[in-house]
Amino acid sequence: MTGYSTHKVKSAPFLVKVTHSKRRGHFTMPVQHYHEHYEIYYLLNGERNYFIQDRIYAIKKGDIVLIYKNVVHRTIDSSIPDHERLLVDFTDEALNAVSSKERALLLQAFDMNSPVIRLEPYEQIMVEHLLNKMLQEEQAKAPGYNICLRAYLLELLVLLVRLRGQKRKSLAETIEASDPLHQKISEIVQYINGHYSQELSLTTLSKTFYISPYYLSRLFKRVTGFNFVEYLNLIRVKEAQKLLQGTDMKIIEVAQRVGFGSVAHFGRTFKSITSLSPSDYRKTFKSTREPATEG
DNA sequence: ATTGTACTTTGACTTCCTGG
DNA sequence: CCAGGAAGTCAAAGTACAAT
Repeated sequence: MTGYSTHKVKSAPFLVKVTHSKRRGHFTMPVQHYHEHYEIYYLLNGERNYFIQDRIYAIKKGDIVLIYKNVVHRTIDSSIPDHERLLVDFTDEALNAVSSKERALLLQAFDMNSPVIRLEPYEQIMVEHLLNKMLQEEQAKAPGYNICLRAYLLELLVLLVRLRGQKRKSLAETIEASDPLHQKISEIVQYINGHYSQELSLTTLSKTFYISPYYLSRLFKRVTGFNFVEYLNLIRVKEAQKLLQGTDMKIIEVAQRVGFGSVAHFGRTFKSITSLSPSDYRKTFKSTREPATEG
């Protein structure tokens, strides 16, 4: 299985969505690894390793993980396979009711440098209470449930911002897996994130990091959940999406800029990840956007 | 824990072709 | 001219298994 080959990556039709899932046995997300919406992940039971951006976090029961939009992430099995989690996904539009100043405050709950908040038991109770209310609304779908969900979301974000404020020290170091292998891969991922526009191969990487290419290949997969090429393509396509949105660069220029030597191959890879060709992607983005009057 | 072998699968890139 | 699909080739990556 190749992970993401055929799934659709359409723009999210929801504002706020709550999902609960309980997994038995080993499991890794069969879903998109980055997306336009924000994600709040709360682990009710079990343990998971969570790859976010360029680090691996050992997530325990009662941890809350906040994924900013378009950040690459993936959960990976840890030694304990069973787990239970709650997921809150929401889009920028879900925060339309508040002013931009308030929005900025709410989004302080998301911190790229420490995406994980380890909650004290009494904090867990508060958060779980709120999340359960959200889940009930989501499931019952009584009239106005969407309004409730948005209201609860605001409450949740305020709560998280306050909790973050109280926790003065960044807990990233303690939550980050102390496994030296993880640190090694983390370094390598950071290297890839910074050098994706150049030619990168398993062999060149293995030379810069003094590790055999065979071992690197297997280690990378085990730790991040991604194959090397799979990850590299993901990063390149993600960057290409930015360029297609934000610039008028020609497709061929975009391809070269993000590290693809051939446009044809770029197009194919882009489509396999986003389900749209680069030009279609640019078109849908431009038509989705309000015909800007502000300049 | 780390590397290598041997094998299969996938990727990278070409070339040629279609259509706007 | 530009975007992109199809098919083919060779190289690289991925992996089950073995060895150190």
